[in-house]
Amino acid sequence: MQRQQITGTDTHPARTHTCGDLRPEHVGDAVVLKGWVDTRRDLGGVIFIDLRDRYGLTQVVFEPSVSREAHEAANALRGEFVISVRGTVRERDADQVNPRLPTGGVEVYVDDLVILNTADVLPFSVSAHEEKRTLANEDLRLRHRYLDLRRPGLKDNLLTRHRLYQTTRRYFDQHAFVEVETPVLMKSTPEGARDYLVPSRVHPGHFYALPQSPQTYKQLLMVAGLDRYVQIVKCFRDEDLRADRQPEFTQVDVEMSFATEEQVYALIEGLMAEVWRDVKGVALETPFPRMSYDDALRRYGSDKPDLRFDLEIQDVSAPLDGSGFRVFDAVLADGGKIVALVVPGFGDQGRGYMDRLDKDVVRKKIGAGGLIYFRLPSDGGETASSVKAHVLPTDFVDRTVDHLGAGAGDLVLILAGPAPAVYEQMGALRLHMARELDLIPEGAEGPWRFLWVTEFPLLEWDAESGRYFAMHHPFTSPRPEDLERLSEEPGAARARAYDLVLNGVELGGGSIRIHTPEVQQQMFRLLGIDEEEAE
RNA sequence: GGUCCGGUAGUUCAGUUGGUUAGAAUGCCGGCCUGUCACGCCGGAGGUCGCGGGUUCGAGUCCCGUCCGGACCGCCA
Repeated sequence: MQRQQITGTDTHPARTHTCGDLRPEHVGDAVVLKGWVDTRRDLGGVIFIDLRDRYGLTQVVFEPSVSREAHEAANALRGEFVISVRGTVRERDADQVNPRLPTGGVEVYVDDLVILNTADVLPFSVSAHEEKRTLANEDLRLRHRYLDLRRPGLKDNLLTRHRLYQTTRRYFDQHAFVEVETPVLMKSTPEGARDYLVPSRVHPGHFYALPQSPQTYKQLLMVAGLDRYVQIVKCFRDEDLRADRQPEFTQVDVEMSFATEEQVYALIEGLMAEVWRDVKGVALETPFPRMSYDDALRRYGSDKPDLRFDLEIQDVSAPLDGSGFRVFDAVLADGGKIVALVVPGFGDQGRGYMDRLDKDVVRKKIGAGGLIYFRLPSDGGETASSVKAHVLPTDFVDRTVDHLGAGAGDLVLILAGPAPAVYEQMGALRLHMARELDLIPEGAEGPWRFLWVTEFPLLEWDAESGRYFAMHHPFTSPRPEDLERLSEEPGAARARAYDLVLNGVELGGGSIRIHTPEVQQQMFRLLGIDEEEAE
């Protein structure tokens, strides 16, 4: 709806304060505030406006006894009008103080109002009093991005990012890092995600690629002897989106010469500690715990375990070996694994729940072959197996329950299959059950469970194309003790690569680079990259 | 590329086995109100039920197609 144009030129002087500034010490001051009408409370004889800008909210009061003209003009005010007010700061009576506002001890009595801009009726609420309002869907909010960014939630995200940039730059500067801007239009690289392409006008039919990361440039800087490089840089990957994954993203890109893992861990732990201190006012405990990739996979079914809750995966291949149950025997004969998860408090779940868990979660979502389970009733009754006793003898069930240390009221979930896939499937089921049990503590106050995941595999076998791919990237160094294995059993070699994980989310990762041509050539040969291409 | 869920007032949603005039909250408009702070009270306006076709005496509801959005899987060195 188009509203009547009642705007005027700003006849007021520059603002004297922002909407977050005023305190009881300003009582009696003549002030000028400018901002957006957040909320209007028209009581007839008096009108209250919550005036908003980036810095906060201030209540301004229009009362006829102060200014009849201003009070009459304020009748026209509606949400998101942009106004300038001139008035006097007054202290609120004790019973009128608003403890939820930093400015809640005072208010501004307006003696003159200028409407700088009117606003149409809003498509959704942008009020700073947003806690209990339901959010419009994202599509609508994106069409009105300038409005959405007025909400404290989104505005604060931008302020947080700003703080992050400043802390990061200062920290790396103090540690002798040089910030370098690397090119955005570059040559396409063979491995990795799909590139975004930019057609060249000067060379018709040729394309630039947008960087997936400044990988080659920063290594070039190391070869050139810059020693320490940092860049807060946009990267581009032309792959499908997820809730937490966008095709265009920013990373803090770092490279150091002559580095060891320990130096990298200490450097990044120091950065995290400063960021958490500056942004959240939280003191992080360092150093962060570490876990090998193999341990993470076996115990949590993931290379980015969420350590905010336990529910560890256990291997029950041994107690179930030789059970005569065809599924288990076949998996073990093929070198696969049988893994279990003990879910406390779910031993009394009914058949309907278990069938849905099997069909909708285990088979459909996780993609595992099927779920086998033992229910241990909380009244201490007999263990109920989803597999009949003549197929899986009861003594194997009991032995497995003993092995797991499960007790009355527990539910035992079992998956069998080739490793490592079965671990990853159980890892997905672990996360599902944790949400079901509401085991994951979440909030602005933490907990912050940081973790270094170390000793990643160097190579990944791709059955489809029948070749190895670099799990990290082709310049990642193998561990010295794995150098010899590289020719005999490449898949078993471990890399000098590490990821930093927080609450089940991969924050970042890196590796020690190969620095000798012999090893690099060996890597390229394994990956099927010839020397021409590698140039 | 696949699977699932959704699309109804400006917004967020409800809408029974197909059945009278499609509802609520909030927002919007008008009236009343001098201490509210998500003000309150009274009244009012506001709908191509995403779009197209079909079944039926009758479709927001059932069927087919299509468009759009979301989540997840694939993918993401």
